Amino acid sequence: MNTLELIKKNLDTFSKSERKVAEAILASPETAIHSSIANLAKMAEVSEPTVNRFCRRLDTKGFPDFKLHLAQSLANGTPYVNRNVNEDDGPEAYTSKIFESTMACLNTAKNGLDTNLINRAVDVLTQANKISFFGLGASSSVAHDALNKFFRFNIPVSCFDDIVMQRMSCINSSEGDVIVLISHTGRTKLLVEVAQLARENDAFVIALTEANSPLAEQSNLVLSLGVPEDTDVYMPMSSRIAQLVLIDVLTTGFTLRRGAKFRDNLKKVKVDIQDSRFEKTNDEDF
Amino acid sequence: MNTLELIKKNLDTFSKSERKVAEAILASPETAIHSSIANLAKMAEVSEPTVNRFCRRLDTKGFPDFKLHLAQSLANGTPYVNRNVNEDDGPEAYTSKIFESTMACLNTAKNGLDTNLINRAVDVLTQANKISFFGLGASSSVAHDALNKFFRFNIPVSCFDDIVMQRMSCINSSEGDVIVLISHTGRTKLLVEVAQLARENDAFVIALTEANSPLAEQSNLVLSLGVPEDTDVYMPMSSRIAQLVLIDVLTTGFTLRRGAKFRDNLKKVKVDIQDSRFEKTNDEDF
DNA sequence: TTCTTTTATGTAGTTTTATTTCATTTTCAG
DNA sequence: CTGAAAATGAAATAAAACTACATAAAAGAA
Repeated sequence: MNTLELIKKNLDTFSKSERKVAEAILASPETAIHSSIANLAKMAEVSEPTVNRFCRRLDTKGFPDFKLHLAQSLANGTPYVNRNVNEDDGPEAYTSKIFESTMACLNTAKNGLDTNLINRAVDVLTQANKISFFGLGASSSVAHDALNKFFRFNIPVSCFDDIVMQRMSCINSSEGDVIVLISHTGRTKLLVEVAQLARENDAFVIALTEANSPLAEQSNLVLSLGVPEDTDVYMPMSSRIAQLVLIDVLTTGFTLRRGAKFRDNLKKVKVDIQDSRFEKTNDEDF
Repeated sequence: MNTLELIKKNLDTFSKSERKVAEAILASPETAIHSSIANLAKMAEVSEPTVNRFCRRLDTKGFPDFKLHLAQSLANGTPYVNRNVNEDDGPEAYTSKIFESTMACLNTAKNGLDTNLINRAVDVLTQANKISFFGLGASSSVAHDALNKFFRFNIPVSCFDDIVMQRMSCINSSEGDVIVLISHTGRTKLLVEVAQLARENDAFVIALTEANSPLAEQSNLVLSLGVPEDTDVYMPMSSRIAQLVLIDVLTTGFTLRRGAKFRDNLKKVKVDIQDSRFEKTNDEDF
């Protein structure tokens, strides 16, 4: 956990002198990491061993080790000990908080991913006759994004955010078809039914969803992000960002698997797009 | 700049022994920050003063200071000095790289944002009679995402990824209407024309795009992300993630601005959604 | 090449910094 | 109060980092 938060949280478990140290650090963490133990002791008006004991109480090896931890937690850009947005946050505050919590969320997602499963998903996708991406509501923009990416591979790919179209598409599917279902919770009834329908028609179902959810149980392969519930009360945020990055990962895996010759095709698409642009550009929106 | 990258970049400016130090650090940065200067010297098979000189060459005060810098750059999540995906990366490698570069990109975006402009954008949005989100190609999923969020506010909001619909919508717009245009490069000709059309019809144009681009020049307010060009050769990735987070920021600003009573409405929408779910859920996909 | 100059590197000693030990003070239950 | 336990700091010790200087290697000039 973030060292700065940890100190703040444990303020009342410290002894009198140790609290002085804690307060000196909280007052100016940047100074703390650039001070020697003697210096910090003087600032906190305690003795050096007290500072040392303080460091150990926080599960570090000693003062230098503590400084390292503290430096990392400062770098991690969490000046906001509480990352949730408050009623009275200004633009500066809520902007930082949202960016930071999104980054934290991606980090969690990264650590929670099973790369073996990703590899298998890439296997399945590269061998598919047809790929479909389905999502409902907020997840539909993730599905669209996936469509936009896989579309460039010049393989049969589709995307529906209409439940009826999704069902029809499933009914028409057959072995060799891959259906990617996107749902943060994995509990949307309609989408679980789509998964069942797809499997009844021999399609392979990959789910980007929560592990152990009803949708996960109906799927052949589950890529779960292990992302904590969205902290924001009102709508899904970070979790969907993580899904999008996962799509990027799958796309990249797909590209790599297909090899060099295949990648030339992508460049052609890109060059063509540039004609619709104003001068100077290597990038694209399409 | 990131210390790890800095080391890699300056590899050839170092002397022979100093390069040994650099390589020892790059080989295992985590070990490096937990070693004493003597230890690291041994690992790199050089003398202690050489390590010290190496540190100073990187503009640090000495070894402990260098460790601090290194620790911070590790915390920032960049074990992969080279963040670009290679031909021969395995799933483990490319997954990490993509997540990490996305996080790095968000960090850059965060630092480059002008919160005053965000605040103004929120102003404009809260006072709008009608809000439209337009994007083409890959940016259209960002627009959809925005629609999905603002839709909950129970205000007139629309989203088109069809250029004809976009133009028609602009022609029908009038003062008090806000049109949000999304384009990473800001150089897509058709979208620049849409911006012109919108302004001719007295709409207020907010652009999520690159500063100083043709689109930026045609807009009333530009939110530029200052995100580096996408490193991936084939398609836009991180930049669009940053745009999505920016949408989250605008949504949050909007919610906060509207005040507490307004937020009750959001909860109602959420509770209603839950009926379409399998038990246990506080989250949502819709 | 060979000698000179410059630069790079390491050894050993010095200084700074951190840690341990132990004596003193404080706290608090009985 | 009193005495055990905990907290604190002074001083000594140990560890780490740095400096000065000597030597070795490399580069350049004759």
